Amino acid sequence: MAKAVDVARLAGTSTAVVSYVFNDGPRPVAAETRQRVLDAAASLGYAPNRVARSLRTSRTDLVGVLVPDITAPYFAVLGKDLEREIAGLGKLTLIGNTETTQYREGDALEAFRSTQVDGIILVWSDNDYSAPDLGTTPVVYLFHAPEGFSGTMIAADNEDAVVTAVEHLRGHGHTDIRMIAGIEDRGPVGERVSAWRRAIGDPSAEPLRSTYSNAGAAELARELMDAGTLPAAIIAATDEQAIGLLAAAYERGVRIPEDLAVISLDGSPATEFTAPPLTVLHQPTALMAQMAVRAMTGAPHKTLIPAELIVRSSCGCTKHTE
Amino acid sequence: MAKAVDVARLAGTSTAVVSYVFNDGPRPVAAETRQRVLDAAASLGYAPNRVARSLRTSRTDLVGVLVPDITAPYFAVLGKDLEREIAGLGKLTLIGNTETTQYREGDALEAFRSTQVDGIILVWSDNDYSAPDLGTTPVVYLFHAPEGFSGTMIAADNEDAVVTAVEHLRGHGHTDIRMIAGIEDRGPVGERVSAWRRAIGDPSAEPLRSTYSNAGAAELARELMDAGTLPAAIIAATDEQAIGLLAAAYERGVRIPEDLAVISLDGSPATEFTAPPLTVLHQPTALMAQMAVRAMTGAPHKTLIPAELIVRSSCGCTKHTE
DNA sequence: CTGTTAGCGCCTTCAC
DNA sequence: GTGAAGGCGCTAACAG
Repeated sequence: MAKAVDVARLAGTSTAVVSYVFNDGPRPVAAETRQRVLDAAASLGYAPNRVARSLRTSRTDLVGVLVPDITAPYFAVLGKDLEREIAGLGKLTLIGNTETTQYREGDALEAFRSTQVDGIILVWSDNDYSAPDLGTTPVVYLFHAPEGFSGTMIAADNEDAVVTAVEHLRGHGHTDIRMIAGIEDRGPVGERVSAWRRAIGDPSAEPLRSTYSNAGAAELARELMDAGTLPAAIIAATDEQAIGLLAAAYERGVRIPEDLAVISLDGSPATEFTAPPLTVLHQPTALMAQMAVRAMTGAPHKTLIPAELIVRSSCGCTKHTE
Repeated sequence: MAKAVDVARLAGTSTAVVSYVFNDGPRPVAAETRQRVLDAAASLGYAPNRVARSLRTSRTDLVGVLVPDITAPYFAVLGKDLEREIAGLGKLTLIGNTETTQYREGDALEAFRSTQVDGIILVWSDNDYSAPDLGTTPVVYLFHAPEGFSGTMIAADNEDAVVTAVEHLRGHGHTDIRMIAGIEDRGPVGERVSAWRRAIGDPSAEPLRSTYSNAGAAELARELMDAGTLPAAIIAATDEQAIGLLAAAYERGVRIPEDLAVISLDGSPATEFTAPPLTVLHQPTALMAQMAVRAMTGAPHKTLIPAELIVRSSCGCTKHTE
């Protein structure tokens, strides 16, 4: 691989000038000299070695993104939005999936840190413990932050979203509005459970529980149907759970929304093409990603972004033709 | 951030020994000295600076992965499987989405190269042009490779998958078996179209066409239904298209599989929880990812992996209870 | 406007 | 078993 010194030799100049050309500064270069350098670089296939540059400038142009599971539709969209924003800054995205076993959260974070990434975005979900100390690396928590965290966090307004969902279902005449939560009340879903309890006015109400997967929610729904205890209205904490619920209902001939009304809380694009289409509280992932990336530089702050109610048919607003 | 020299000073030794300890070689270190180094490092929060290490060793422990769109369920699974394999090697994954506009394919590849990644995995789909010259960086094409490419490629056996799908639908008595392809016949989908033409014995058969998205296929399906030209059996080139098709059918009351039988060709996990569940030719993404990552080191080769028929109900094997 | 040169932090050869 | 020192390729003073 060609180096700056090779380009300099071929262009009949010095490595300093090569650097000035490729960095547009900090010193000016005569147009003609610049062209000679560019030509030499092109003919050698030269590109600056970013490792050497990073060692010198202590900037890597790398941003680490840690996600629970890129396979979940909501995180996939968020991940793509983040990558787009990061690329817009001329940086590259390092990605890690928290759930892969070889590679726990702490390890990934430690690896990001020793890689000297310019910043880290943590899409934090089911964890209430705080992240290891990352020293001076800028960190933004996206989606949720651990208790007592004092840095920057960008998240959806879970309280508001759940209240909107409960009220909407009440508008359809429902009085027994249940929620499918995760196995434990932690993270954003924990907040959603609390908000749900407040909204239905029963501080000790117990949510339905399943893993955050299509299969988990489908299994739960089958059990409820077998036991004859399927409620008439359910708010799903995640899109995967809502989709699993729909699949089980379809399988057993339970009609949505006639027999069971459903609202889902993340509202990723996949929820538009389910049968029937899901009414959701949509989180504006593009905006959240933009804010998170910008927030890596700048003063710590916490921002809650309201979710938007998107009315489709699973709630009862439109019955499908049968 | 603490440096090796700080650790050495605190441990009363030299930077060489610190290096020996953190790299387990190349020279032995007395147990007691090693412990002093480890203690010093821990108390300083020292981790080796991977940038400096990389400059010295010319290994970055970074692998670049380029994907068309991490948001598509198939690519999401593949991406996660790749990241797991790469992490298993102790390396980090750099990800790029081809479709983001700020950041075209060539740019991403160029950026990977100048970052000195240890290898690049290209999940190549709709492109028949060859990738820019990456010099000596090991490259593996996954899913598809450009014409005339002579390096390593790992892909699913598209020919075999389509033939299996056609035969399966024939077994259900279908004679007019159509395919939904992309807008143009390129990449893996182009291969699938050719295979479909051969399988149905009509070399000039024209496939149905839509973008690779839920919305595109749903729109196409609505047009066919409006025109009264919906066929009785469709093979979808991608899972997104199959899901869009199902959504449109549901919307109009077209019954699957009674009125329309569907088989999808990628078979990502999302296809298990549609209404009805999709019969698919499932591509073993975990295996493909494993082979791709291993193939970064080693001699060039081309491997075709057979897809597996997973029978669910959209093909007609099981009618759902209504 | 251009050239010379000192490090950035680490690994590793060579000497002890 | 341990230490001293050169150099990976680049950037940015500083000098001319």
